[in-house]
Amino acid sequence: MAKKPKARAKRRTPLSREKVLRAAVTLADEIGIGSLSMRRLGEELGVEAMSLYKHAANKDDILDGIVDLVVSEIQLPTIGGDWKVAMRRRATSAHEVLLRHPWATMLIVSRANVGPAMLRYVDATIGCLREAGFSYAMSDHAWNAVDSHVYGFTLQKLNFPFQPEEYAVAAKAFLPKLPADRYPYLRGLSQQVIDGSHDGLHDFQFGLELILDGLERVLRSG
Amino acid sequence: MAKKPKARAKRRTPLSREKVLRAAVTLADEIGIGSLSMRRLGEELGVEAMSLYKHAANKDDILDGIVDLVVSEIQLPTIGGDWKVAMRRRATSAHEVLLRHPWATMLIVSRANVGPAMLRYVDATIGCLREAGFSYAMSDHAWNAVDSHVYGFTLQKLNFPFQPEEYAVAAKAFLPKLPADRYPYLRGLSQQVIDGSHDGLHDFQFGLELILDGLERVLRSG
DNA sequence: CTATGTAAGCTTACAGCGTAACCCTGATTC
DNA sequence: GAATCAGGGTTACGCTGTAAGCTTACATAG
Repeated sequence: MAKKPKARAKRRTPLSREKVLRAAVTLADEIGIGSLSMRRLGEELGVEAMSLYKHAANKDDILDGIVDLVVSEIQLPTIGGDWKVAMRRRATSAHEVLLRHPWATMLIVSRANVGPAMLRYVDATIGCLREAGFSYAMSDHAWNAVDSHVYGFTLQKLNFPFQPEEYAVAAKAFLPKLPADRYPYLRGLSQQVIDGSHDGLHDFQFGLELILDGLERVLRSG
Repeated sequence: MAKKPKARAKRRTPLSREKVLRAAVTLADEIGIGSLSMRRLGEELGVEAMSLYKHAANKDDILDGIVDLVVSEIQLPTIGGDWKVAMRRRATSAHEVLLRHPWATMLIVSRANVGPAMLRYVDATIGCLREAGFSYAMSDHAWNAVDSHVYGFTLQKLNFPFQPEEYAVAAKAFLPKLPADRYPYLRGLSQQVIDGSHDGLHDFQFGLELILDGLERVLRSG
């Protein structure tokens, strides 16, 4: 032991807001946003909780930051090409990204998001629709309709209490809670899931195409 | 003072789960779900926090309860009549109810809801679609698409950081944060809101009709 | 009438949360 | 060499949900 090793080696490269946010995303993916505390995040970074406040104003600031990080993963719609293809890709990409970070949708829809990635994301979306011939007002409505589907569908899927591969088993276990006189149709649906004539999978594309087709008709007739 | 008044009059009629839940809904409406603590709720009912645990298993149980109470306010779709009218009314009613209880949508989409009101609500919805000629699988997809819109739209609306009447003013204040070279389209949209050519209002009915029209086509062609 | 059991309240206590206020130390700059 | 300061750490406060145990009021039985 040449140089008496310090009991606690001093941090070689200091923390940064960037590192804190990246660690927060990873940790939230692993343990859930509900378990993400400042102390736990500090621990992950080999640092005390209060040290994080040197790099972020407070926890809300961190939440804003990780939301924007997640949004930056979404593929931007291309501007000037086929709007329908672009919007379909955008929505599908968003859905995939939000499934990768199951806590993110909740944060997005429960706070004002004006981070740079979010602004870019929205700007590109409006641009895509405008250049396709939609008015600003119509672009606004179209964008809102598509994103309602993205967020609403994703939340319902994430919230669904069973995994797809266990739907049939879960439906069977749930049947006793569905008396035929009170919930006849719910029971009928469950039966179909049990006997395999309906896989019970919710289809993101189904609702998305309804909306995109509708928008196309609006564009043509308007 | 005939009968020496007790310093703390004993509760004449005892609490009940029902009363606790109703008080919780009212209180959440008033102070927000984030400020709804067991202590605050107890205070509202003239009782210590721990006494609530005689009527509810824990806080999650209370949250489940108030979600189901809110859901019970939604108009059920009629079964056997015009499905499109029924589904439109159902969605509109749900949207209105969820706006009355701004905290509720978040709870609905973030937990498994299997309370009696929720089961009735879903059963009636599937029933409405089934009797209209949709298959069980298609009813499932249709219901899911409509509710994605209801939840997604409502959350986006509730989350929007400005009140409708201040859109124009807010857009003006926000313009400096939107450099024209980075966010040209977002800026263009804001301009239209400022000069009044677009009111900036998001229209629940717009997306809903896109979906319902699409479903009608699916029903006819299928 | 009193005795007893129970439902429904209260009290205390604990671990975990975000964060305000302050301290310490090593590196950089004049 | 002194001064500044960025980036760590420490302590403490008021809040949270809730476990454990205590108390009181009322219903019913004897």
